[in-house]
Amino acid sequence: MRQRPPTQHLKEQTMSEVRLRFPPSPTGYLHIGGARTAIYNWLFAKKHNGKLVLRIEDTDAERSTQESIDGIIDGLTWLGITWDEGPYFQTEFAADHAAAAQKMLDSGDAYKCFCTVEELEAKREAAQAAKLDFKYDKTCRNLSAAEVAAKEAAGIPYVIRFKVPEQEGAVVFEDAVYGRIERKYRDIEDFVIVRSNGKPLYLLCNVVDDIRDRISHIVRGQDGLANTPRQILIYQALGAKLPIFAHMPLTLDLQKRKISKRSHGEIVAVQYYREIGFLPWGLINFLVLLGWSSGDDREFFSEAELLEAFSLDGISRSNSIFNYKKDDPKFITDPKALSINGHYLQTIAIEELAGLVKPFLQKAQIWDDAYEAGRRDWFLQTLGLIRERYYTLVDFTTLGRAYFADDFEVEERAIEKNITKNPQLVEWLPLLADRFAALADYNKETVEQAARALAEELGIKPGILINGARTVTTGCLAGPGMFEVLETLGKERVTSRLRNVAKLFA
RNA sequence: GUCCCCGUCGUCUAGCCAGGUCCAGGACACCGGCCUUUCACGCCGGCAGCACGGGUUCGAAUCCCGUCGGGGACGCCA
Repeated sequence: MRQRPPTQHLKEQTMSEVRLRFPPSPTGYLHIGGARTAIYNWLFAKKHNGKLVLRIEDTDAERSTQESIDGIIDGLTWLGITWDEGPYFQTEFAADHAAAAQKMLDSGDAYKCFCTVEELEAKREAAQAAKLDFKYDKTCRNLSAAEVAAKEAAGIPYVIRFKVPEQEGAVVFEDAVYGRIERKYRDIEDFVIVRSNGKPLYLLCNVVDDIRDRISHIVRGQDGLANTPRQILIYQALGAKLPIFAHMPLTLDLQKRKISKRSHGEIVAVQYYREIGFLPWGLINFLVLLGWSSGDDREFFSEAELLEAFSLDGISRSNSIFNYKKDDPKFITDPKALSINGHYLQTIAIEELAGLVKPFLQKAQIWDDAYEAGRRDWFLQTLGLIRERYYTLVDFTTLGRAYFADDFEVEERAIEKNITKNPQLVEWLPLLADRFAALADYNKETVEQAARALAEELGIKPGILINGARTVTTGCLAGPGMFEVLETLGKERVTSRLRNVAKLFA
């Protein structure tokens, strides 16, 4: 990335009303790219005491679904991204779009084009064959009023095209991220704004809606950058004030392809992160860092800190890569995302964590209502103990299953390393169980004493007993301090699991 | 093909506009050590990058030109 663009225009703009929008098209679930766009818009609006408008761009009737609309709203809600107006639906403003097209027709900024799709196709192919760039050849641009009337009378269908100025010069604008962008008039073709069936195109609808919604800042993906000059032409033809444009870099996969629901599936769906046990803020914190930096080395932000630090100037110009490997089970998603989520999982208030873990335990059918009643203290303490190495809420039901149920799996590697290597554990562990059973007061101190004493009697390293016990009582190779674990698990579970060690030799 | 944008460790990035304090800093991942007569956590350390080539300059990651690489846009999709 090169130098930061000038930011003076932003300062001027903040004096008037700040209004942002997030305009998803409901053709699939909310994916992380869309979520990131929403987050940036939300942050900017909030930071500047502005408003965020949610606008569903549902003009593509074939691909838009109610399910998708619900999914998007659901995803935003889960993330905690709030909007101040809407959802508006683009289809409800068809009259505005039509009126805008008519206005441009009247003012001479647009014209009716009677060329058929077939004719255009043929010309496009011819151009391609000759290795030439194809732009609409303006056949209908200079039709006389009489000619137009005749064609219309004959019932020939037409599209409406924008009349791009035939002059030297260019559309110039200052992008808040990419700096000065220029597009020469002669490089812009007379683009279609209304289809032959009377339906206006996205390019038009989008601008008309943004004008009506008084959007002051458009923060969107870099794929919109090339559309911007054409949209600016429409703003000008409609006599509207231009918003500030800020284009953000795209998120690519490891093969540098644009991430999409179609080619990447659930791993890019916001919904997926909820299911695998992300905290909403963990995902937001990860996503916001994908293409933006506060300028210092901070990586974790509270909402207040993020609002304080966020600025369009910190948005990078180069695309970033969402780092995950499809066939590696260790990469259920980008490791950095996991690490950030783990940070929050390990540091939020334990009571809050309890509420987040509950649905996961319920889903795994290892929830007990006593965790909110008589066993609440035990529950909170246990969560606090085991969360140290967990990255997602699901970990509590998998890695942590042994704390809540007896039907847990034992890791193969743990068996190899801590059990079968010492065959005598078949006798030693039940012996240890006897010692624990005999304890009048069963707690981490007495348990430790008993274990160390037994190890000494047997003439073995305490570690052998400790790691063996870890494996049979928790099923895991690693975890918190063993004596605390034994205490939290309780005498009953511990002794019975220790006595059951023989089954691991089967 | 045409137009536009981008290029610092494997990944996210700081540094670039206002050249020297950068034989390039942080984080994740990975590796090693310490701690633990228990794995881990934690702590400490390591690996690894300015795409390439010219130019300007006493001095370039930073400025200029070119090359290469990557991405985006070029629809009666949104």
